Amino acid sequence: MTMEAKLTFTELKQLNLPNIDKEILAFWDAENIFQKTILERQDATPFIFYEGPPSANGTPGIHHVLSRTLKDIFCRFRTMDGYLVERKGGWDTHGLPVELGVEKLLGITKEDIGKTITVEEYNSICRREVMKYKDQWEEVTRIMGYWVDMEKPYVTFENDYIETLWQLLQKLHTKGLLYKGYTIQPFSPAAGTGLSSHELNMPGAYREVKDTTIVAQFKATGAEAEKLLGVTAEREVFFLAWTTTPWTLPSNTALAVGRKIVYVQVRTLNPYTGKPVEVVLAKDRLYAYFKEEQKGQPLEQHEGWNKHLPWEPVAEFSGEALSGLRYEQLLPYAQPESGDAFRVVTADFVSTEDGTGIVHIAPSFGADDFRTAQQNGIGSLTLVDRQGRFSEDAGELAGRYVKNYTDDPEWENPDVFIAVKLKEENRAFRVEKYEHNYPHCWRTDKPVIYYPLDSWFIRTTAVKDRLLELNRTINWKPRSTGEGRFAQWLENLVDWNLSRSRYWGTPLPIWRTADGTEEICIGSVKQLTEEFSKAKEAGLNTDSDLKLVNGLLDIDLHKPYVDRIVLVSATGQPMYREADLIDVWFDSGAMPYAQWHWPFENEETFRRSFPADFIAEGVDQTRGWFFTLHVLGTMLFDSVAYRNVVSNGLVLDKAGNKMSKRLGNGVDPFDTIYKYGADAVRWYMITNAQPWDNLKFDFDGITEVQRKFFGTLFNTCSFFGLYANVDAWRPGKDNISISDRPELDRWILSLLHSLTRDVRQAYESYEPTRAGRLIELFVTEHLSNWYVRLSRRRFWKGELSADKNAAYHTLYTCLHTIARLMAPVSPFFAEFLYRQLRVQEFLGDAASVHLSAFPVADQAVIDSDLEETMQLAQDLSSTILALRKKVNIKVRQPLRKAMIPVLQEDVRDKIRHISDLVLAETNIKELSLMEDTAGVVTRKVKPDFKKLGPLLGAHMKEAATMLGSLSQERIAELERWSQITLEIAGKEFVIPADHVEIVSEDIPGWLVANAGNLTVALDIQLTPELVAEGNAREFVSRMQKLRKDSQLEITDRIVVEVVADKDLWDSLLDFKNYICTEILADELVSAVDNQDFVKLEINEREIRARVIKTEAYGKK
RNA sequence: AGUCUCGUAGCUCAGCUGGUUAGAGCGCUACACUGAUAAUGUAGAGGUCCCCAGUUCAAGUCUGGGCGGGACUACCA
Repeated sequence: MTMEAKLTFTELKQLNLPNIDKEILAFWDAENIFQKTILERQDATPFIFYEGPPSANGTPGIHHVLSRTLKDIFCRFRTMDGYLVERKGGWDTHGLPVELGVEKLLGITKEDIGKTITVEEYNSICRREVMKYKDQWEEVTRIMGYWVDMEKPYVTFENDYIETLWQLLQKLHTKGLLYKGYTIQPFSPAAGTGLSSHELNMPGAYREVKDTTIVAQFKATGAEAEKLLGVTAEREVFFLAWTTTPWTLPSNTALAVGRKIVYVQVRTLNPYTGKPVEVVLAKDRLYAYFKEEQKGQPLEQHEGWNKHLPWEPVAEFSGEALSGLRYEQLLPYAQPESGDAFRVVTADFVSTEDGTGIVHIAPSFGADDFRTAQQNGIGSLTLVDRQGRFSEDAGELAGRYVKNYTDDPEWENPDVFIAVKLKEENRAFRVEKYEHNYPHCWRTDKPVIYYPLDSWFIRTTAVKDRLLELNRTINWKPRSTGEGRFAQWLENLVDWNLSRSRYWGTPLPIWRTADGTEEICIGSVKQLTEEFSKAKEAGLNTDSDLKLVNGLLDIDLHKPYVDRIVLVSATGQPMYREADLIDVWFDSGAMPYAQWHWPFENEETFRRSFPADFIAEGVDQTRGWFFTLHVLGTMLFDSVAYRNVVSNGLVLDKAGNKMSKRLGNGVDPFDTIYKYGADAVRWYMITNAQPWDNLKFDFDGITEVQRKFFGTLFNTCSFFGLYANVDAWRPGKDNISISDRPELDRWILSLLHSLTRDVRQAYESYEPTRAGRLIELFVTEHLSNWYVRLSRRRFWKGELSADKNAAYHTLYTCLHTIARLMAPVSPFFAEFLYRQLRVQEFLGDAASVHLSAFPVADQAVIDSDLEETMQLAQDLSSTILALRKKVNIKVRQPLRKAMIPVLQEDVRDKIRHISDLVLAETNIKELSLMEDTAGVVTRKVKPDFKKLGPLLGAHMKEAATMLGSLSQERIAELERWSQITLEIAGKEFVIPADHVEIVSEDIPGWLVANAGNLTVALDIQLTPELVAEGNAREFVSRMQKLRKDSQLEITDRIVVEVVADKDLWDSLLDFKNYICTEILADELVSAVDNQDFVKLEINEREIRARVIKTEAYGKK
């Protein structure tokens, strides 16, 4: 395939989508079409797209085809619509999966790194391995027709990329948004190390243990407690909270309740001291502590009172109401340094399944606790050290191990000590042993505790409001992901933990002195060089083999190289790099800047391409890429990073299960595309389900798309080409203005322009499914099944008349427009179709559909009246065909007449317009419209509920019944006066005629069916003339088949010889002209039987005939 | 456990701001068509619109509560 246009429309044999793919790919390659779409639009308004980088560490799956199709669709659409759409590709290259892959490859574990293998070697293997499947990715990109620039992609491990990341981190550091803090992580005091969640999930990590649990009493205080709970000096009210880790109680700084949980205040006795107390707990948990029989019993120490406490309810509150109340610190050994502690807060993880429905919060020793405290501005206490001992400031507990980490036989459980102490102080409501699952360290077998560990954070909470605000300006597809999932996530934002204790990733560019008092955040290689030199002068880095090239350090910005550099602080102290790497999500979230190595290069380009107009990825990126892009855009530029975002759902297998390697139900994208063709796969994925709904991937669905949509379109196109070649018709020649074309043409063009309008609108609002389905409906239903079918004879009958020319122009326009409308979704077939239509006289057109302009609807061509009228024609035809079917009269047998009672003049008018079409389609001689139907037709009144609703209100039901059973006389009355009065429930209601519909229901004595509101009656009387004509038509049909079987060209002229009985022969003679025209016969002759004759049957009568080419006949 | 999402015919999906008779394609059955023909058309069968309650003259559609599938996040006193 070349740029040259053809002389004629290529004849099409059979649809083969994979072959079309190959042909088109070769064409695109040869002519650099992708590059041209960009080069030709250098001065156009840019439409900015960001490619979310895939990791070439894994192989591409079918779900990648979905998300990339989505990206491709909108980029192609905008390109065709005249924008400059550059698409820089990228590779995500850091992170844990790469490391795990390498470890598997080498058969090593994390422990070996630095021992059996150097970090240097390890990282160099990571660098090599991460691009392992690059070829596959490039291939899938190519064959699926995803246009993205793979020549100059950004790669996250490159020095330039990392340098930008450092620059951005430095900016955040300067703004005070990057800080060192801690997170709560599983920690093994016995081993002195943090554990990963992976290690916690190892079998055997969770074990059943028996612990002392305490329901502690937290004493409510403060003005609000006085008001709500009635607290006074004499009247003590306590919040009850349960814990399985009493050793965390000294570090308690808050209590959490559930917002929607109902709480009760109960008056009772403390079971250990016997003192009257009032306690607050969840209503659902009441009977875990109190017995119904003791309700209202006097508060005295009767027999067994401490097993069955007397109690009475005092009040009820929602968790919401309790929120904000204060309480007295339970074990006041130390005070938190910051924050407003000892308050009741709400948290969504609070349940009433066990405990009291009030959760004791020790922010240092629980991840949920920590997050809750952070969200509520509550400080923390960490009264346990890294060895698992109570710290100095834990008063009488100081120095005691919280668990028996040293295997000391003398060890006494501090939980018990605390329980006894609280009992004595009237602060324990229940103490008991409790068996539960608790995680243990897989190396030491000792209980794990959750403990705050050092980490570097980005202070995202500082810009939370702005993040939410800017998010509201982003157009999310679907909306719910943005307003729901994403906004929700932002609402509950905690600071972004950047630290990762790994090897292969972007190093944190922070150097610190040993005591942590001085630090520097490096923002460029240049700065690093300067600081390095400075330190060297100060006598550090002396044994470094680093060299300067062009005045800059020649260094790979990865571990272990950067770790070898020591810097010097202002006070002359050595500074060492903080050991952490940063979260890989920072890598990808920074791509708007780092892909251009900004601000070191490409200032212009960067400014022009930020923020993005459009991005798309799977919903699983909501908290990943979508989030990090948004955070960095907001923090660095106070701007959104993207204006429109489409998040697609998953691709599941046929049965709705997630695809996984383990189940082996994954779909190979290569096989699939090779077998079905890229477009069928793309079209199927886009039109079968909205991209944000999950897709149940079924090959039968692709086959259906191939047949139903592409097959039909292909047939239509080949039909067109066949006849256009016969008539040597060319586009652009002898154009006929639309108003001069027949009704049918104006109708399909009207639909075409409506379609153009709707499809454009769908693409503009990021609704590809809608666009695709609309195109499909148009092609299969309207264009093929109605326009082409009804126009067929216009194409093959006679010379190139004005009518025929109009038909060519119309069909050509439709196909040419369809090619462009479908191009974003199915770039290959669209190109094929477009090129198929591109013949020599039409060189004004662009060489590729992707270089052509996306169609614009012409409002003037849209005639909604005509569209409705044609709908009527379709309804009428199908009703008449249904009637024929009912009495078994085949369509080839002409019938005399159909009758339609119509009262409204405008409907009559519409029917008159299309009566020819209906008659031809249904093979009927006459369509008679009855105006005066009284007496002939039984009619019925149908209420228009929408209009009657406001008028009748509650009387609707009665009115509907009354209207439905009106007599024929009253209906006539209603017609005459244009209104009718009904008496309902003693009141009179005047119903205007336009509030109801009068429909004819039946015509007694006729064969009748209803089409919507119309009734059609069919005259099924067969006269001898009609039968004769039926015979003639049957004969034509047989002859056509015979022509075809004799392998005649469609233009060959023939002579037909027939042997038939007299009656039948007379039938044929009566219609001789008709027959000859239809079958291109010059002569129809009665002949004597001969063995060449073919035996045929016409309406159960035998006939013999043969066809001979006219020229051959003469020679005989 | 929380958040989001989906639940309509055997299967895949439409069904807008509530309007009484819920649609399409595939599949199935029957028939027709035969110069687009390894196409095509027509008809038929097939539904508790996941369940319960509420709002309303009227609910597949709105509200509340469940149930089930999926995703994400979190692992708990």
